[in-house]
Amino acid sequence: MTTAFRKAPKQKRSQSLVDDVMEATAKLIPDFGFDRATTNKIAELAGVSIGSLYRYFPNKEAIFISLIQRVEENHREQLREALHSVRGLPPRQRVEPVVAAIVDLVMKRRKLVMVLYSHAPQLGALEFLVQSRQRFRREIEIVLEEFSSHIPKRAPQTAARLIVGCVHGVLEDLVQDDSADAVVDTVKKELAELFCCYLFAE
Amino acid sequence: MTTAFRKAPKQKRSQSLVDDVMEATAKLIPDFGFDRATTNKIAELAGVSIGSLYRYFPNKEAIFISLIQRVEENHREQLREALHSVRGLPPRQRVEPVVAAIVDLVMKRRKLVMVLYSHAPQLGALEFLVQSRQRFRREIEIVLEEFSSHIPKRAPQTAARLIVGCVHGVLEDLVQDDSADAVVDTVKKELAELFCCYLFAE
Amino acid sequence: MTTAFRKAPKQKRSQSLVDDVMEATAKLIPDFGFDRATTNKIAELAGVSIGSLYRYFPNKEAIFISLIQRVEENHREQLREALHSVRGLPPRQRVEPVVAAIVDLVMKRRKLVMVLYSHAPQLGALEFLVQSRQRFRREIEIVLEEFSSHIPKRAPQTAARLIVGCVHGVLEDLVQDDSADAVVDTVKKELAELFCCYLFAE
Amino acid sequence: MTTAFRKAPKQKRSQSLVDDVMEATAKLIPDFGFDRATTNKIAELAGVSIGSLYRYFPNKEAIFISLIQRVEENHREQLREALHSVRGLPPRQRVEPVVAAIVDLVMKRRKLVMVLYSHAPQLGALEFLVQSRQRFRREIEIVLEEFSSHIPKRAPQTAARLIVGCVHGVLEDLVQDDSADAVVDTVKKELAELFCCYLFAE
DNA sequence: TATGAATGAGAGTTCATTCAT
DNA sequence: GATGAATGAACTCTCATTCAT
Repeated sequence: MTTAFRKAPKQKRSQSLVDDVMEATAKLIPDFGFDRATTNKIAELAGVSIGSLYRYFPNKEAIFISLIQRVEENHREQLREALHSVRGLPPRQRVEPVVAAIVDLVMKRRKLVMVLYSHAPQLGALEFLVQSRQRFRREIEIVLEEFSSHIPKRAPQTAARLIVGCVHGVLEDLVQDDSADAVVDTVKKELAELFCCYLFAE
Repeated sequence: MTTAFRKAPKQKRSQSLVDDVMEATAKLIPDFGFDRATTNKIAELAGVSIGSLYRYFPNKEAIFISLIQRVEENHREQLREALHSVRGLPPRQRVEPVVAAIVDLVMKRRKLVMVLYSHAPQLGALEFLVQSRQRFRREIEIVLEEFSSHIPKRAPQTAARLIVGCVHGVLEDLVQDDSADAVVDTVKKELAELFCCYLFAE
Repeated sequence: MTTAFRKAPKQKRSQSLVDDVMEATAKLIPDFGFDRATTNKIAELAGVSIGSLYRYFPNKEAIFISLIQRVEENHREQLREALHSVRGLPPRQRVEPVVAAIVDLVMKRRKLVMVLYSHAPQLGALEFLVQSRQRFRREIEIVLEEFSSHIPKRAPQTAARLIVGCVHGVLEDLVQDDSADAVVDTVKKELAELFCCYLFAE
Repeated sequence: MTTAFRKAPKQKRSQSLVDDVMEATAKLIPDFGFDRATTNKIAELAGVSIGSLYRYFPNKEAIFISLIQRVEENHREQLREALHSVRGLPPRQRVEPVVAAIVDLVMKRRKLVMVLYSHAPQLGALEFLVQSRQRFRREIEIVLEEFSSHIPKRAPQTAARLIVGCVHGVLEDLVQDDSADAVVDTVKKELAELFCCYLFAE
């Protein structure tokens, strides 16, 4: 069962169909989970006939995998933007804005991400996800390497792994608790503090 | 939809049936997920007839919820043991063994836990999970309070949340990567270092 | 599949078991219907173990058929009593008390009777039911024959059939409507009037 | 649990599917009863896939309820036709043709109707049935009121109730006996005679 | 003899996928 | 190309019946 698109969605119409289907899927999954987000519900919410949906996706898994790709790509892009926007600040002051940016982007659709991740192994999408995470970590690594003179005690690879993992884990907690915004803010700052202590420790 | 047992499993036979069903479910979920771990597969793997399964569980959800309860309880208990076993060590030296213990217990069945967590909201088990996590954090908080003189800069509540969240998140990464044991060991130590830097920072 | 008792219920204990089972069945059927009145519910309500139930009834149908027999026998007996109690009255005045007696006995458990009747065909109990009805009509016929000089225009057989049928049909209506007692009383009297007009017409 | 159609069966194809399902159900119920007339049997006999059946009926009950509605509507319509066709005849001569018409229409599917009625209470269709019966009686009442000068002694409402009830009850007997046509004919005439005696008594 | 835990065939229902229109 | 009615395998769950204790 191939995961690739049946048709390269080059035309405008097709691309918008693909977008609509993905958007509908992203809306349905947090409430219904993967299995209860039926292809018919997806097609209906996307304003597309079920027949058309199957013209562009070979099966349900393919929709799901495309969605993972899209979300991960988007996350990486937003991380790059955050890193870019702190250029010019001294190293220690860069930590908090970047952490805040990651927190915000993950918080926005944590439920969706959780479902995607927890279903990935059953769908042969795990390898892709792992690669995607590696690319995400790599963005952090690059920055850490750049400042290696300020962070002499930490291996960039391990540090990047810890930072990404910690942010995700703490956010998972926050999302599941449905924590108040005040708590989210506190945690944001404290996470930044945590990383500063770790990275810039003498 | 009730979560309670249909029959209090008091006799030995029944208790072993309940255990077998839960064990079978725990085995199936990582590979199949919640929806594809069918009641018939569970019953078969448990060596029990489907009718017997339904004598002790009112529906599929109930199996799932019982499993969450059991896993969470077990995790908390193991945490308590780890904390107990480091009594006598100076504060800084307590961190690594405890972190290692948590890493080990979570690593053992992270896939299962991920599926359980990601399905909890659809099953009304979220509240229970949140409470369970709070109790888990509370165990850490108690220790942090005990040593508040050594950790003057950190609020125990926030610190406990960060520690638990970070451990979970980092482990999620490790499990999904299917990382080598060497990496796991490195990460264990580095996580301990991370927490030490944070907690005992001057 | 035999309908007969597995064991002739001669001993006191057995007889009471059979009675209890039948009573429980009669209680359950109006609310649950035949199929949803499960053997386990019956056994429980009868205060009997399911194993014991199956010692005295070969299967579920047998319980049902025994119940029909019992109800029909009881109806016939009550009709005989009603007919006996009006001995001595002039013919025309006998009609109303007898009609009232039939109305009362049927009204008391019409739901049960409806379910029994509507399931009889599927259970091979139809023949028995027909015979039972014939015996019921026969009781009426005998009286009509006795007074044939007062009822010259009517064939006792046909008249008996009409009377029994009309009473049953009118009552079915009343039961289904859940009619007020006042309506029931009016109908009782009017039915008697109907039969008088018919039987004693010149 | 809704009774409505899932989809308004507007197209020809769908309407015929609905018709086929209903017809199949009507055929199965007399022999199997409600519970043993399984949805799969119904679909098979209707020449329809089980999935298609569930496209137009939300559940098994809905099929049943639709069938009741259809049968009752049809009965009322046939009664109206019978009443219409005797216009012009003198009152006394109208009774027999109308009675004969009712007897015929009920005889044709009495078993079906019995099962429907006996299951109605469990399905929340009782209210509908009662209303339907009331409308049926109302048709008779209207005629009785029209001829109130010829029927001075009888209240139209009560008389209508008696007539409908008697016809139903007598027919129930006939159906269960599986009576010969000769008996049916005799009873038809005698019922008409019964009603004449009652209505036109001086 | 009495019990009730265990069985498993079979019920109602859903939903990914196809294909005639 | 687009549609959505149709399909049927597979799911969850029930309950008549048995048989080891």
